[in-house]
Amino acid sequence: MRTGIILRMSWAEHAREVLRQAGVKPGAARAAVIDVVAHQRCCLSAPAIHEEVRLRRPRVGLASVYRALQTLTEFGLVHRLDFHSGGAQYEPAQPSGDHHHHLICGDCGKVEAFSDDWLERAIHTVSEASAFRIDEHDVVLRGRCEACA
Amino acid sequence: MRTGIILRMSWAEHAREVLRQAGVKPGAARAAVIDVVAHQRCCLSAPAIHEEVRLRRPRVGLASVYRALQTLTEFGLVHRLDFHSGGAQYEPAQPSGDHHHHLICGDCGKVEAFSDDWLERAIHTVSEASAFRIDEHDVVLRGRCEACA
DNA sequence: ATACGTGCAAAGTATTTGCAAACGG
DNA sequence: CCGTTTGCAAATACTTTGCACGTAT
Repeated sequence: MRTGIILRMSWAEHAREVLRQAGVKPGAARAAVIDVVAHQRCCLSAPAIHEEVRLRRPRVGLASVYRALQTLTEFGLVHRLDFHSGGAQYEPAQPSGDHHHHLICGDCGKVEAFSDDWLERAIHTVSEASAFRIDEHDVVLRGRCEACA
Repeated sequence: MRTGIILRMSWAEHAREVLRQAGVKPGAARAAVIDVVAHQRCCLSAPAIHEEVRLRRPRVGLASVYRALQTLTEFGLVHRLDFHSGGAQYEPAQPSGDHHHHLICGDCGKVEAFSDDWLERAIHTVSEASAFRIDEHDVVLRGRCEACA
């Protein structure tokens, strides 16, 4: 069964494999972006990724980071999130189906992840009932974190 | 009971009243923004609002539109949404508690509203369980609409 | 050899901010 | 009158694009 193989693969390996099979040529910039994203579970901005990438490969441009993220997003390998904090956030999409949503503190900007089966089930039900063919969803809860409240 | 009064008030009246009671001084620009927003139920971009406003008051600047929207958002009178379409969207927050979420077609950009009690209940449960004090939430379902699928 | 990926620089877009003038209480 | 709101213009961020060059197959 294939699940075993997938679970044994790191996200980075999985991503490279998906791109390879799609015939996307490997390149230094995207490889570096994959390495950086693979080490974060949640919420990286493009400029932040760029900074990280530059520690190891100073010649990689911000544009290449955006292009890599766009490609990865198209293949469903990263999720692009947009809270209202002046820029999008990216995070690896776990092939295992691991799935989470976000709590955001409107004061300090802190972001926390959560997941809930009932919520997923409700969303699934709504998706089935609608005329759209839904293949993605985001849930964002806003308020104040324990410290700020 | 107060609900009767609130239901009799239009959103625009409600908004002006809230601002007045908060001691926010009325001005031409914000008044025009309120008028425009009041006539849409869903999804207006700031530049779109600006265009509308200019039909009647050509001297109102885009900055004033943004400032008005920021004020209205702070008082919970409008909701600010951010799909990934290059700009935020604004819509009146109904004082009646009317509440909806959005389905978005990734191909044609069509946006449709929906609401679901189970979903709201699941979100409420999660909110209670978390350490955050949650006072707002967004749910976005992405996919393809009937026509595009 | 050929097409795709990358770096750099420049453009584009949404949004915010500084400041002087207009305005409401 | 005094403080808030507004208009205008400039600044800021993020993101995209054009083009020449490098690189993988």
